Amino acid sequence: MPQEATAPSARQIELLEAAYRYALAHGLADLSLRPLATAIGSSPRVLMFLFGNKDGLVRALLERARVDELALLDRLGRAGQPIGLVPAVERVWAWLAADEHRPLLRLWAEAYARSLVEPEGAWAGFARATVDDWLAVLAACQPQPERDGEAGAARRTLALAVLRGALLDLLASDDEPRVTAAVRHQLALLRG
Amino acid sequence: MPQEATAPSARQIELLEAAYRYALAHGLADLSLRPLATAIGSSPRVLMFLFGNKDGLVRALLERARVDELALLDRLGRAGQPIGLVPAVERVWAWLAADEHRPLLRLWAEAYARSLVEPEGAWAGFARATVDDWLAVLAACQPQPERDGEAGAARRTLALAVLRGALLDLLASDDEPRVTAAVRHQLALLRG
DNA sequence: GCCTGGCTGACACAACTGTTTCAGTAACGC
DNA sequence: GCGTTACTGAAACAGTTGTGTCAGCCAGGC
Repeated sequence: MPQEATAPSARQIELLEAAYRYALAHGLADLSLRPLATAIGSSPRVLMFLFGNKDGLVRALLERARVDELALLDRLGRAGQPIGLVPAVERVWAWLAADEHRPLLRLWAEAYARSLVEPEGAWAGFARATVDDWLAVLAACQPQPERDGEAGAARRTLALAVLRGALLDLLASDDEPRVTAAVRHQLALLRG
Repeated sequence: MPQEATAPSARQIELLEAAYRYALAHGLADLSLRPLATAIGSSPRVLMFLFGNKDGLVRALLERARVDELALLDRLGRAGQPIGLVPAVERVWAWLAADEHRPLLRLWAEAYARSLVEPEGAWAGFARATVDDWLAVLAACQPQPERDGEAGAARRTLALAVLRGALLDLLASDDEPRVTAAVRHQLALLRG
């Protein structure tokens, strides 16, 4: 059984990719093996074989979603030297507000909330992990004197809060102009 | 059938209250009639009779959660005249950060995310409704010249985003000092 | 007395869940 | 040729799901 600790096979990657597209469209909450399998042209038997059990599948899907997330974060940290919190927020928001990322972000919100309520099982630690991921990247964007110390931690925590709070609003209201105006307002405040 | 449009009976209120406590502890995601019924000393049969079907029960639970939420909002708007956005954020955050509200806020996050992914059924419009509720109350806190116009809308949207983003962080990390420091930092920024 | 309305228990129903068992098929190294 | 490895189909398993059926209990009005 390929399951884990071994490199995923070509077939495994192919089916995971298909299942990921399905999850983006239908959500993870009431994901069920049979409907998923028929939708992606497979069978529950094969999914069990490749991922061990349903939890393994969900874990693989969450990791797959995290890859998309880290791809964004990576582009931020790529710069040789820290760009500062304000440009970082600016760029991240442009990414979050883009229409084509809506399904991914809905999936993210779903996984985040679920991992808060049910801290065991496949969802375990998802929320906590993304908080740490983002704070680390934002820290890397801060210049050196600011980065350390509690004030710096408060500043990047605040930046993260604004981004995520605005995202929640956007996902529910779809009122991009109003929410983007709010983010811009914050950027103006931060610039002083 | 009592179901809806008729005033809820005493028994209905009693069972709803018990189910609400159960939902706060176990979440709504995999809520199931039989375990719930035995936990609150009832039976699926009775729940069906009183709430019509499972969707009716979930709807009633979401409305019940909203009552708790509106109780907070009501205390904000009670003041005779607008107190301003900054004191409003200050008070709301004190409420959000209180330990005893954690279960309610987890339930809120769960319902919010789910209503984003699955806009039909019992969850329909929950996210949208809470955005509107909060923005309306925050608007009522703004003094008259500021309240109208796009700048005012951006300011209260931003206030809401900070509160909710900070809440998401707090629910995942449980690091209240760091998150509260971030909110205080924002208050300092807003005060100019 | 009886009737009515609110509530309840026991049970059955069909659909669906994740998972397992058994039996394959196709490609590849030797 | 043979064995091994990766994958797959069909069917069945036991358990759970929401819901329906039929009956019965008990208080209050008449």
